[in-house]
Amino acid sequence: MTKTRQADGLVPSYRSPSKCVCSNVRRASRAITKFYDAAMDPSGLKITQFAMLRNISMSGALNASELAQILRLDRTTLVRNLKSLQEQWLIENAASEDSRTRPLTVTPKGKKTLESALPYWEEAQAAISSKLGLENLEQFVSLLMKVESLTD
Amino acid sequence: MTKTRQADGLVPSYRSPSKCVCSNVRRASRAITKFYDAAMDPSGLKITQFAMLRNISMSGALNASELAQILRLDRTTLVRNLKSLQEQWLIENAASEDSRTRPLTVTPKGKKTLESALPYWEEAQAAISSKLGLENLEQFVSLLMKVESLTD
DNA sequence: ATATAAAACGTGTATATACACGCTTTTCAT
DNA sequence: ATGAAAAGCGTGTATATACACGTTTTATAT
Repeated sequence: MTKTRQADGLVPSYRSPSKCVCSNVRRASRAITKFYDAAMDPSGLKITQFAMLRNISMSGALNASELAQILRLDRTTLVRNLKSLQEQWLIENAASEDSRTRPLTVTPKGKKTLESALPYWEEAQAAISSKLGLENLEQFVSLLMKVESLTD
Repeated sequence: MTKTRQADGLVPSYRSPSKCVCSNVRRASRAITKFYDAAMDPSGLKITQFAMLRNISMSGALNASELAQILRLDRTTLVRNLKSLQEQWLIENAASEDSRTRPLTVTPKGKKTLESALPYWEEAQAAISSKLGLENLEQFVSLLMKVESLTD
């Protein structure tokens, strides 16, 4: 008997993982986010910031509603997540004819940051790919998309 | 030409989804959380609260560190997430010989709430299962666990 | 021409997540 | 016996997420 407190029960950490699909996805999300954030750390960007910056850059200009649609994020969530990028002057607002919209563009500093971050992201991607194997990875992404389509 | 603003580009919502595995997992996590939360709504519990309550109940008593380990959540995150359960008097602190620890137990009200929530959770589980098919579901969960083991 | 609808935006509030830090209590080595 | 290490706990701060609500501006129907 080494542990008295749990002598007649299971040691919690040895418990079988939950069968709840949602909890499993959320756990995986926490883990993979941590992994990517650590990989991206030298760039000064979190993976969420990288994703926003990358999409704005690829599109040239996007307003918040459009970006939210692309990322499948609630618009109001996005508005707040953009704040950190704005405070660092990685993005800014462009002029617009329709004064309801505020098209976002990437600043020169933002472009530079994005480019410097790319290798770290690719490294993380490669690590996942090699961990799962290409076939598993494709299957995985395909299943994630099916899950995602639950709320359509 | 029906849309002038995006005439020379892609309509954002038609863009192919990101190849970033992390972003894909996070998107799926948002979607499935929304789905489960909606399913559980009649019970008054969110899926995260249900998970905490269920684990405490199954173990009889757990302190925060143990529960965090089971859920693979940062301990300090858990401490804060527990607050809502405590405020609703669904859980409470039990006595302990070691005064460092504060073992959590489920109150009678908590038990009742948990029981009433179970069918809604099962409904959500069944929906996912039928959406993916049993074989895909097993594969999916297995891949999620591989991803989760990234940060070990 | 104007009233109504639709589109875009931001804020208040609540929950979820993790890291850095510091406090208290027990354990352990000498 | 006592001082250091380890275990457990909570808070400050920052980020991520969504819903309800209200505002402003453009589009539309009559």
